[in-house]
Amino acid sequence: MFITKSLFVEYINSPKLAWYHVNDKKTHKKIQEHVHGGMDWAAIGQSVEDMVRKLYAGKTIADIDTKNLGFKARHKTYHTLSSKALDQNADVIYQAGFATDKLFVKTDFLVKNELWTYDLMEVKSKNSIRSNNKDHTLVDELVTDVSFQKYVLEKTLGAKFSWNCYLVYLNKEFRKHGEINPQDIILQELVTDDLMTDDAIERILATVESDLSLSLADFNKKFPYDGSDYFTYFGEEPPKKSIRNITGIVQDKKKELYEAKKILIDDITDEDILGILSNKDGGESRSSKFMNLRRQGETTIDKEEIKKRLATLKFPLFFYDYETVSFPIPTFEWLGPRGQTVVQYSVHKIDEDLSTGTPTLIITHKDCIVNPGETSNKRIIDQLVTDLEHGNGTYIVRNKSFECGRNKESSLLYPEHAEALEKINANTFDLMTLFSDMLYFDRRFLWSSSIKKVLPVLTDISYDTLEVGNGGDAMKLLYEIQQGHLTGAELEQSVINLLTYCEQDTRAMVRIWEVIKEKIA
DNA sequence: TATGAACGCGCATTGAGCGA
DNA sequence: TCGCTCAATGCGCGTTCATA
Repeated sequence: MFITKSLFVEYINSPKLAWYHVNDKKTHKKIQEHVHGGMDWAAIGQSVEDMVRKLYAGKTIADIDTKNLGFKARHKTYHTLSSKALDQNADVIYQAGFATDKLFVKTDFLVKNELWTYDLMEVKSKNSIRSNNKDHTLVDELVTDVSFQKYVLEKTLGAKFSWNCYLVYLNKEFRKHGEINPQDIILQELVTDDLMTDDAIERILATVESDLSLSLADFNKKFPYDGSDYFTYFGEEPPKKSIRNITGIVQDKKKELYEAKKILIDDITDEDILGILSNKDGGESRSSKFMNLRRQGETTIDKEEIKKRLATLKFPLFFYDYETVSFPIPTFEWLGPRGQTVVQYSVHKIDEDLSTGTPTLIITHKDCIVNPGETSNKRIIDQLVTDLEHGNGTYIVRNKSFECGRNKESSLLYPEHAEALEKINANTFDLMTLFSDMLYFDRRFLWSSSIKKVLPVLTDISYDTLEVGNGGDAMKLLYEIQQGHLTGAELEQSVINLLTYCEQDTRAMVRIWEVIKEKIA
C-alpha cells in the first residue's frame, strides 16, 4: 500500500474516508462528490497554478512527462523521472513526484534557491491560509498537507532539499486593474515553523497501514463514529429520517445520540428533546424547536408572527435576485481574488393600484445580463439602481446576507450609487427567515429553509424543465459569455436560458409570498 | 479575614446553513 | 471555495457569598 499525501490528509481528517479510499474506490468517489456538492470549481477560470508559472517567467521550468507512466510501477517511475529533472538542475520543477518504499508525494513546484537546493512550494487557491483567531494558526489541513510533503522530501531528496516549505496563495488585498501582474496577486509564505515534527508524522504513519487493512467490521469497531455520520451509512444515502437531518444539530449532540443508538428521528424521546437537544441551561434550542414542531404534525404555521412581519412590507415591493461569477483569478476590473461580481439580475416589482376603489396588484418584470467581452459591471449596477428605483421601496430577497453583501461591495466600487444601495439594504426583507425561524414549518421542506426546498411544497413551479437549473450551471455559462467564448445561435440561446432561470427565481419568490399571504389570511 | 466555589458578564471562537 | 449571519458554547475575570 502506497500512502499518498491525499490519503494521509484524509486519514487525519476522517479515517473512515481514507478506509474507503483504499478499499472501496466507488464509494469513496460518491462520498467525495456528496461532500463537495458536485460543483466543479477548479475547472473554470484561469488556474492559480498558471499564474504561479508566470511568476517564474525567465527561469527554466521542467515539466515531468507523465504520459506513459503505466499503472503498476507508476510511483517508482514518476520518482525516476523527477530525479532526472533534479540532476539536470532545472530552476523550477513542476509537479515532481517522489516515492519511498511506502510513501508517495506529488509536489506543486520545487524552486532552486541561491544555495542551489530546492524549496517546496505548495499552491493553494485560497485567500488566506491562517485561521481568523488570536494566534493566526495555520489551517489544520494545510499543516498536515505540507508536513507530509516535507517528511517525504527529507527522505527522498536528501541534501538537495532546503527544508524550506512555502505556501503559495492569493493576496486578498489585490484588485485587478488591467493585465494582472503575478507578483501582485500571488503571495508566498514560509511555513516551515508551523509544521508537524517528524516524530508526530511517524506516530501517525505507524497506524495508517494496519488501520486501513482492517475489514470493514473491525474498522467500524475501532472507529465507531468519526464526526460525520454520513459515513455511518457506508457511503449510502442515509435514511430520510436520520438524526443528522435535525435542523441545527451540532456534531457533539449527533455523536451523543448516535452512541446512545439513536439513529433515526423517531428514536428520539421527550427526555432527549429536553436533555441532549436543549441548550445547556435547558432552554429551547434550534434543534429542540425543530423536534417539537415536527411532533405537532406535518405543518405548523405561526400566523400571528408572520402577519406581524409581513405587515412591515410597504409597496412597491421589489423581489430581486443576483447571479454572480467568482474566480480565484478575477476576470472583472476592480475585483479581488474570488470576488463576487454581479453579472445578472432579475426584478419583479409589485405595486398596489388603488385608483379603481378595489386594490389590485400590478406586477412588472425587469432584468439585465452581462455582454460578451464586458470587463466591468458598471452598466449592470447603473441599470439595477434605476430598476430598483433608488431604494424607494421594500426589497425582498432570499438569504439577504448574499444580496446585501454584494450591494455593499457595489457601493464601494460605485460611490455614486452608495446612497441608493444603502437604502436598499436598509429596506430589505429576507423571505428565508420565515422558514429558518421556523415560523412556517413543514416536514416536507426536508429540514431546510432554502427556497429551492420550500418551493415544490408550496407551489407547482419546477426547475426540472429548465436548461439552466442551478447556480453552478449559471455561473459556468455566464463565465463563457463574459469571456466571449460563445457566439451566434449558441450565445443567443444561452442568454435566453439564463434569463429564464433568473426570472423564475424571482417569480418563485413572488409565488411564495402570495401563498403565505393566503395561508395566514 | 482568608479561601474557594458559584455566578454572571462580555468577548472570542466554532459550526451550521445559505447563496453563488 | 468564500463570506456572511446567527446561535451556542467556551474562556477569562471580577464579584459575591458561604464557611472555617
